[in-house]
Amino acid sequence: MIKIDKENTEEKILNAAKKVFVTKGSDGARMQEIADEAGINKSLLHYYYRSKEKLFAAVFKFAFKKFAPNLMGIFENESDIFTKITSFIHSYIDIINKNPFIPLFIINEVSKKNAGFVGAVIKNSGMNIDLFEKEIKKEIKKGTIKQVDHRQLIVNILALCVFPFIGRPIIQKVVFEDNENQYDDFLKSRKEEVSNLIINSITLTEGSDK
Amino acid sequence: MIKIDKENTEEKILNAAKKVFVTKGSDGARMQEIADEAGINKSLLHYYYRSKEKLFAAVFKFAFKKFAPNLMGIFENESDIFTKITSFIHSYIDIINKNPFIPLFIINEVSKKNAGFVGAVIKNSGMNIDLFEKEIKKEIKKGTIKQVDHRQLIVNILALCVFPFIGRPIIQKVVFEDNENQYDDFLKSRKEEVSNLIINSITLTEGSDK
DNA sequence: GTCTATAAATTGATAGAC
DNA sequence: GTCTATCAATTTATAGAC
Repeated sequence: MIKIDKENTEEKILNAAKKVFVTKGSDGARMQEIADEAGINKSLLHYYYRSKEKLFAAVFKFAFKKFAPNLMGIFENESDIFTKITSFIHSYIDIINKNPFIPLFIINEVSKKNAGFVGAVIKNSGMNIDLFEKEIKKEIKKGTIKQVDHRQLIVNILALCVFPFIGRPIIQKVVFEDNENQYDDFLKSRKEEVSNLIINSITLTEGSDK
Repeated sequence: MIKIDKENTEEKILNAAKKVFVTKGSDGARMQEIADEAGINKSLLHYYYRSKEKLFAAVFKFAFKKFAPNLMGIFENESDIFTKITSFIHSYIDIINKNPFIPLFIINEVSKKNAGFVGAVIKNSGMNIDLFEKEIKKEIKKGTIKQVDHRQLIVNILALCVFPFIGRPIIQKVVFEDNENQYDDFLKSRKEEVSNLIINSITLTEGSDK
């Protein structure tokens, strides 16, 4: 009995649901569309996942975990703080590049938070900034970097990485005359742009210890 | 016949629709909820605005105009480039502060763009970056600022201004232990934080003309 | 496990009285 | 102009055959 890569029905449903929920949102998604996308009968959605809400919960958990994990782990290795932050930015943009619609999806669903499980998912995701905070404060004390607020810093990093993706449709129209290829090139250059900007913002100024 | 500030039915409907559409989105909004919010009968929504889509179009136009206009006008006055950019950032954050849910609303609705009028609204909004581009290139030539890409610059500014608002629910949870007051304080300090970061990024480095 | 048929609830829209 | 009553379409969910 060899295990083929052919996905079973439950997996087919979950994958189809990811696609539809993430692009259409919990309100805009239709069970029929998910069934069509999975190539199966609509009743099977309810057979495997009792309700639309339950199916959505499974998708949300998956999506959130994709953006929570391991990233802060970068701050556990032995390299210097500048390398760590640069690595973080590069990795994070890579992840978003591979899943460009997930950030907006998460923001929207957390915003409406009409389901109780959302808060729980965030807590259980292991996403926290303790390690980041500790690291920044340590380097400030050592005099390696400027005296920055670690919360401002992490929000700056996230903003610069995420916004070009979630704001793409409108930025592309207004700033790039709706040229897709040009915008793809722009996105490619963001890793360097964001790294330089952030590193520059924490680097000590000549003749200043503040 | 004195005109009282009491709004007529049409205005009541539009104001209620703004509130509901902006917070719930075009998919999540319900005509009944808009009617309740306006304190009138549901039929009247159709009497004044033929359909849900037409009513939504009115709301979207209003919302988009609120974020498009006059801001680029700052670049027409006579102050130096650093003052202009700082003014832009301060004004923009002020506007978002007064309408914190509109940016996410616009991003979402432009993203789904299932209505043709969205593209038209953007075009007719007068929002364009020509003036900004011209100004930045002029200052680079003059040697007042670094040789930056004006498109990277405007995206950086928008990202740093907008993201803390649209990402608030999740950032507040993860970074601020869900403390609302602390997050309000954080937002207040963003004007200075963003201004410093951006100005720092375009300021010429000592002993470098690049 | 998977399908067809259908129930049950929601919701945008209209008709018609006042 | 504003209301009540109702339609028509959509959509989630279930029952039951195979």
